[in-house]
Amino acid sequence: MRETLTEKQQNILAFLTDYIETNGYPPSIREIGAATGIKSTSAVSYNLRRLEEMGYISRDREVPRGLRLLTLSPAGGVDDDVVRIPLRGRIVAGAPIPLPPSDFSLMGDETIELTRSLLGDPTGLYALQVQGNSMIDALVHDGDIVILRHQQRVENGEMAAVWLRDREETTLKRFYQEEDGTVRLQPANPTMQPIYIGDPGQVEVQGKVVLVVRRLE
Amino acid sequence: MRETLTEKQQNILAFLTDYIETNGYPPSIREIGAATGIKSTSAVSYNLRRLEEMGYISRDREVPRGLRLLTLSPAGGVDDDVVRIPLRGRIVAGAPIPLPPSDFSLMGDETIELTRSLLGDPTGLYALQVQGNSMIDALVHDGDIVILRHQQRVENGEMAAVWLRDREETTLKRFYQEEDGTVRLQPANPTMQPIYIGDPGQVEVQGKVVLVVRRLE
DNA sequence: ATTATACGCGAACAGATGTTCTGTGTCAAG
DNA sequence: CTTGACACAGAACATCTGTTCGCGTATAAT
Repeated sequence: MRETLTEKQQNILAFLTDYIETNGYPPSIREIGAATGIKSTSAVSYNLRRLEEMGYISRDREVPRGLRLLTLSPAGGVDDDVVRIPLRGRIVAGAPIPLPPSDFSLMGDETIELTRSLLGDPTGLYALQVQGNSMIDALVHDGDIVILRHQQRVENGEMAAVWLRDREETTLKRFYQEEDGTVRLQPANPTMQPIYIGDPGQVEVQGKVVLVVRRLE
Repeated sequence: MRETLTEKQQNILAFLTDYIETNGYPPSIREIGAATGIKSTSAVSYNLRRLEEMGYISRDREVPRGLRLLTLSPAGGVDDDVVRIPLRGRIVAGAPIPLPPSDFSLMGDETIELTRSLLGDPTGLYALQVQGNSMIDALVHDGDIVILRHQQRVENGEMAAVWLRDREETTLKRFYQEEDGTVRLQPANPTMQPIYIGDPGQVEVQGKVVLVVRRLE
């Protein structure tokens, strides 16, 4: 069995997504044929069987318009654009980030619901609610919710949640590893001055800040 | 025409949402009848016509399984927790808010997708992207997205987007009408001082700030 | 040349589907 | 009591729909 898609099969797939999007229900075999230039119903049926074998669609035989798209890549997924992110607790400047988010059970705890369009890849995400105004230099207010992606390293310029060992303090800053090895932590507020840290071992990256949400009742 | 839904009609609506969710395509009239205890196809057809008249569904006649849900629904609504908010433009301190969002066509423009759980009532909402760092005293950064509810008055203590006539300036502040009639505009940043304005006519409320979203790629 | 495979056309067919027409029972208004 | 709207049952019917079978074409391997 070939694994590549015929041009006709690609056309069928494209037509399916479009048709379902506009009409709310799948097309019939004859409609597919008319749209893709296949003049025989059996030929369409044949191609649909191919697409089913390759896992692109799923069919209910004998049922008129009984098919659905499986690949969520083109535009198929309608409702899984909501991402549930576990709210792991609170973040305070004077304490380390509560849970090393190793275990990934998003139990019956609180979760934050956001749309995927805001986030991209939802793996490794967790949320913290900021307590107090100690991070105001990062333009983060008391009560704000910070969405983090758990990772130990960040690229230069990315906003990160870092634990400063010697100061015993958590803070949100843009992270820059300078050429001489020192670390520069740049506040989001452009009117404020950066922090320079000579020993990179003192800087412990807890995660990369992906999103900040402020809710005002 | 009665506006209330029969029990059977509610059942039909619930069945429709459930069936479409699981199968990816709508049920046939006979399947609806079997699921809701209606033994005649004409009776189902009759109820579907009622539902269509009341705006709950939309139908393509003569087409097998040719129907789709419109309202997502009073009975079994599960998945309309995504709210589309029109992005009306940019907001700059030195200019008035671009569009008095009177007309409510959310055309092919950009929209922001958010979950309803963050927002509550989605009526009258629109989004603006902040340009520049002039609103940093409201803890709002360049590029942040502000979700506003269009209204001319706000309660004391609510965060509002206001246009200051004499200064010709838009700003985001907490709004307080003092007992002596003056207006106090309190920055979100607690380290900064409020603005007092003697003549309330100089303060033009553009909307109430509901949400602030900061995306850091 | 022969064979196998992929792809497509056309026609026939059984079953599924929506519509329409007629009839029945209920219930409230006149 | 009569009337009429409302909700539903049952049957008949024209279409729509997916499947199957026979046949043709092109390409590549044998």
